[in-house]
Amino acid sequence: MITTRFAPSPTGYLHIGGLRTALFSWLWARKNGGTFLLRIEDTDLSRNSKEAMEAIIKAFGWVGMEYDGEVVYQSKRFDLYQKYIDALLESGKAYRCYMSKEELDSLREAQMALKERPRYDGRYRDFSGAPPEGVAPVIRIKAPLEGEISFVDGVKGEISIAASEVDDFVIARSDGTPTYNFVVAIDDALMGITDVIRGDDHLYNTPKQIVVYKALGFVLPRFFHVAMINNEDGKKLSKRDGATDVMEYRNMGILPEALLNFLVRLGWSHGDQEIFSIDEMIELFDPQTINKSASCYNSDKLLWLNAHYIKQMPNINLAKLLEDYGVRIEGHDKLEMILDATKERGKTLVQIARQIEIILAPALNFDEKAVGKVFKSDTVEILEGFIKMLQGWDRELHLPSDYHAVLEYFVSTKSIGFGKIGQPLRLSLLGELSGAGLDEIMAIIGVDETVLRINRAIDFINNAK
RNA sequence: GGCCCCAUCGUCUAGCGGUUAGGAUCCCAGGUUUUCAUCCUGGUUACCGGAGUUCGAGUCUCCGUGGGGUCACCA
Repeated sequence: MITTRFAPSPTGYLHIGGLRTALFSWLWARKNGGTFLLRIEDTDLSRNSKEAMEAIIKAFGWVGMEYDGEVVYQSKRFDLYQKYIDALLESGKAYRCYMSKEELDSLREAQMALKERPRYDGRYRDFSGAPPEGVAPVIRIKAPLEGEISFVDGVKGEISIAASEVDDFVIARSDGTPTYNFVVAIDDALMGITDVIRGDDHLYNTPKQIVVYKALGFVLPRFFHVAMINNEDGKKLSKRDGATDVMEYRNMGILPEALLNFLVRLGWSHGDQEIFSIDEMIELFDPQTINKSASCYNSDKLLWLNAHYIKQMPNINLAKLLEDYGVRIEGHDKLEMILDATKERGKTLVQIARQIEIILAPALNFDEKAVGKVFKSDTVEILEGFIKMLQGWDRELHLPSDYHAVLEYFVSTKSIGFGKIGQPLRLSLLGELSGAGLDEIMAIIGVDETVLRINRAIDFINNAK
């Protein structure tokens, strides 16, 4: 039985690094028919943000990663932690330290001046005298004095850190609230977490947590420390890289399946496979095969994946999603035609939405550069001729192929090249020179609208003279 | 600075002692397309450096270099 968890602190929005470790944890649990839990690490009451917490849960909802059971809030479990603190105090595995903040600071400064590693010197470890007046003590846990703390990391291999590197760290602040490394170990143990998958910025916390596990007699979980995701320049991700908030990807018109596919391939692979459905990820993912080294965020690849998922998405689903981007075509009788004509022409939903907009609503003006290039002296005559042919057409005009026949017949009877009519017609219909195929556009908007738009262009040309 | 981790095309990666070092993305060229895009074909680009082990090293060992993480009464 596998139980994993994602344990963010509610100090900011969910970013892609967090989403990836969450994804890895979620996949591993799902693959094994196990459990995936969500825990909010909010022991530092002064740094919590309710908005950030809700944003995290919202982001989970958007990408479709459902967690099991109720969200665990550490801030609601202080009584529980207190019991363990008391027990540790009782058994002598933890002790009260009466050193003031000022004393600690000066100790640190002195150590830094000697180029030593700043660390607590253990002065109250075996203290039995009368405690100094007026100092609210912190509780420290007894870490081993010698030897090594080692563990096998599923990603990095065997990790070994000298005990001298781990000091007697604080497990409860002077106000009584417990600290991170203490509660993480307790909660992971109590929640039955078997596999801890997290960022490798936590690698150094692991020995501390192991001290807690050992003191409390808990069984160690398996640890997997995943290397960081850097920005496109290979530097640490920061707010300035934009789009660090997962929900920002939705605003950009990124599909959750594309984002997840992108993230799963950052640090993990399965041979040469690039495209993974959620089911395939679940089937194939294994944290043992996660890469050791850090990777860089690459927007080209994300966009390529996004284009792929847009292209292969059923039109009905696509239409529904497009609503969030200002396009309402659900129930439109030409829905299939509209999407077939546009879904391959954009890398994001925002771009697809724009493609559709310029077809459905006539452009307000004509692209200036295009006008100079395409609207020539004989254009009006040609466009008028085309209107005539369109209106005099005696067969059905529904499908793109119907319009294609008109266009073909037109150029052959007028003995002109497609170029003579193609570009001017496109500019007349869309106001610009790129976009969906002419046949499709006309089939979507119909004869009347087509004629209307061409006439508008003719007026424009005449007025410009 | 101490400790720990990492190192294959620009980027994501395959490789698990013997390969013309593979795929994807990006970029370039050609084809398809009345435009743009899609799609198809082809191409450029990589084992950080130095020792060692070995018949043979991208793969194993050591050193160096570079990058990252961490050293709180934050998480």
